[in-house]
Amino acid sequence: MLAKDGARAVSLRAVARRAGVSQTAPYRHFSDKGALVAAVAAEGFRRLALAMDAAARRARPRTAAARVRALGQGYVRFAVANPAMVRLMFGPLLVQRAEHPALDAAARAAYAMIAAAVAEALGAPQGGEEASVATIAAWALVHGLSQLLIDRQISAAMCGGLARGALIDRVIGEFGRGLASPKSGESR
Amino acid sequence: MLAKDGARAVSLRAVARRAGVSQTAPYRHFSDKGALVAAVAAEGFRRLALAMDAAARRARPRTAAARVRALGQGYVRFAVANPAMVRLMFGPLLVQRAEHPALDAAARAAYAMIAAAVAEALGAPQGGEEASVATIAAWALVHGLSQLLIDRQISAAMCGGLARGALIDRVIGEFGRGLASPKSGESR
DNA sequence: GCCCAATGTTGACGATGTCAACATTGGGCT
DNA sequence: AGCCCAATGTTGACATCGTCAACATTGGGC
Repeated sequence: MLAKDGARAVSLRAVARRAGVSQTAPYRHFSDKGALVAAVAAEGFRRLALAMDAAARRARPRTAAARVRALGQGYVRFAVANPAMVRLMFGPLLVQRAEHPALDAAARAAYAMIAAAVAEALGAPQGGEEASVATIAAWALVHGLSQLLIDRQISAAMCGGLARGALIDRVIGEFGRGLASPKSGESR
Repeated sequence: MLAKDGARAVSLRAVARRAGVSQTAPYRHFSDKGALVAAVAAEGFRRLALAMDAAARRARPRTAAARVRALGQGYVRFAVANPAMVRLMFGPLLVQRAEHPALDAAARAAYAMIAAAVAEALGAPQGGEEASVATIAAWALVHGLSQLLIDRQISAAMCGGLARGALIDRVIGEFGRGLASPKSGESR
C-alpha cells in the first residue's frame, strides 16, 4: 500500500479493509496508528541496513574509504527505490521515535554500520570526536541527497545533465575526498 | 500555529477558527489546503534565503569558501530554529511543488544563493558539471544535517559530547575542506 | 443609488482515528 | 471430555477533517 499509493493513503481503516477485517481490528495488535507506522518503519530500517550491506559486499571495496562510499551509495539507492518507505521512516507520522524501542534499535543498527566504516576509514577510535563528526557528516550527506531526490527537489537543470546514478556517485565522491585522511585524496 | 503545535495541528478549520471566520471561508482565498500550505512554505523559503544571507553578511567571510560555510550554517540554524516550518517546506503536505509557481520560485531563489557561492568558491562556471555536483553536495549536506537534527535522529551519544552549535560548525567544516579546490585545504 | 464581485455562512457528505461495549473462539486446565 | 479465559474480532458511535453546493452580505465603482 505504501509503495503504490504513498504514505498519505495508509490509514488504519484501509489496512483493515485490505486485511479483510473490521476497521477496529488493528487495535488488537497496535495500540495506535503510530505504533503500526513505527513497526513498518522499523522493518524499513532493517531493509535499509540490509541494502547498505549488500551494496558494500557487491562493491568489494579494497579500502575502508571505498567501503564508506559503497554504503552511502546503498543508502541513497535504497531511498530512491523505496521513496514512500523512506518518507515514512523519517516522516512526521512518527511522533516520538524513542517511544518505540524496536524502531529505535533498528535505526541505531543502521547508523552503527556507517559509524564503524567511517571510524575505520579514518583510523580514529569510534565514538571519538573526530569519528563522530565525520560519521554524522557522511550520514547527513547521503540522507540529504536521498531526501532531495525523493522530494524531486533536484531538477534536471540543477545537475548539469548528469544522470541520477552518476550524480549519486559524484556527490558521494565529493565527500570521500575529505575522508581520505588529512592528506591528499584518491580522486574517485 | 505551526510553531506552537506542529504541522500536524494545522487544519483548514483550525486556521479559520483562529481567524474568527467560518470553516469554509479559507476557500475564498485558497483553492485547496495544499494551496494554503504552499503559500506558507513559499514564505518559509523566503525567510530561509533571508536567514542564509544574514548569516553570510554577519560572518564577513574573507574567502568564497568561507561564504559557502556561512550560508550553510545559516541554513542549518534556520532549520533548527524553525523545525515545523522546515518540515512543512519539505514535508508530504506539498504534493506537487511545481504546481505552485510562487513556491517553486522561492525555493529556486534559495538554491541559487548556494549555487552562486559554490561556483565562486570553486572558480568553476555556474551550471557546469563540477559546480553542479559541488552545489548539490553542499545542499545535501546541510539539508541532511538539518533534517537529522530536526527529527532528533542524532542522539547525544552519537556526537561525541559536542554541543549542537559546535557540531554544526564541524560538520560543515568537513565539507569545506573538499571545497577548497583540488589542492590542500585551510583547516577550518 | 444601484449592482456586481468579493467575501462569508450554513449545512451536508464521506473519510479518518479512536473509544466502549459486545461477540466469538480456540487452547490449556481440571 | 468439558469448562473457561484470553485473544481476537465486530458493531456502533463520536469528534474531526477536507470539501462541496447553495445561499447571504457588503462595499466600492458606475
